[in-house]
Amino acid sequence: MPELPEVETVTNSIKKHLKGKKFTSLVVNWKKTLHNFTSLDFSSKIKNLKIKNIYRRGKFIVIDLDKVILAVHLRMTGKLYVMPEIDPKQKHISAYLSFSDKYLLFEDSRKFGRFYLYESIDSLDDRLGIEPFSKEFDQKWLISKLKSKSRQMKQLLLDQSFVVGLGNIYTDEALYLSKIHPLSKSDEVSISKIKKLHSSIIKVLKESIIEGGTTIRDYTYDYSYVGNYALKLNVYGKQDTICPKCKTLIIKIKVAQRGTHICPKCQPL
DNA sequence: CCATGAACCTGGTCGC
DNA sequence: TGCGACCAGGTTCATG
Repeated sequence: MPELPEVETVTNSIKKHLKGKKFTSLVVNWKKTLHNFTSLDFSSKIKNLKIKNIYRRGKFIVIDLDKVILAVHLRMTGKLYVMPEIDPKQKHISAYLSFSDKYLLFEDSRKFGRFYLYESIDSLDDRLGIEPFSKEFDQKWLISKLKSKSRQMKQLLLDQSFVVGLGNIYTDEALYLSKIHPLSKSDEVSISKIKKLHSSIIKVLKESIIEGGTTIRDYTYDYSYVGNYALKLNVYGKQDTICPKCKTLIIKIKVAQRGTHICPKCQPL
């Protein structure tokens, strides 16, 4: 489900409930949800620790407990939200944590989502790339990185060890705005298009955050709110409709095993 | 170093 | 209505 704007929205929506609270119990319905720790570890390392902060790093939601961090990755269909009660009839609740008199639920129909326990954020930083809203992510950085390798543009933008936060939707949108074909080799893209790509990445992510993300099917935050950026998409899911710039039909192709949407005229190879 | 395909799962949609 | 094929906001691992 989620790319950077959706994860950012979910993070903010649970933050107000959780900051300063303590988790008192953990119930796990789908065992694999806990990727690198057990319920016993919860009792000894997480339980009753005060939640210091909650923030996003890449597509991870990070719950900072000072001594350790609990990181949540929603993968495709994960939803994380606070509810005053547990409904035992509700399906797909992979796990939930209790705090105060409320619950932090993790609902995940496809069961790909995971919880991670680490001693510090370094474990994530080690394998994640640059944050697109950081000052280090500037035109110069992007130009030199793209020129230093020869990768398919879409595959490279999806690579979380390169730049974090982009997924299938925002990669297609950013490449469209910068008129780059997703199969272009990174070292063959012109400087002017790379500059445009830099601003397009920031633009699509920022504008989507303002809209609360993009809901195609599963994604919600605070249990039931949907993101409205779907209304602003130019190419994602728009195959067989007309390009807003040149009136050519948008087509859907396969790149890096992902459905990929382009205007064949605006984004020539 | 780079690309591809499979695997992990469930549910929705489309065509026959 | 039913059934099979295919698709889905992600990541990781094995294989050329």
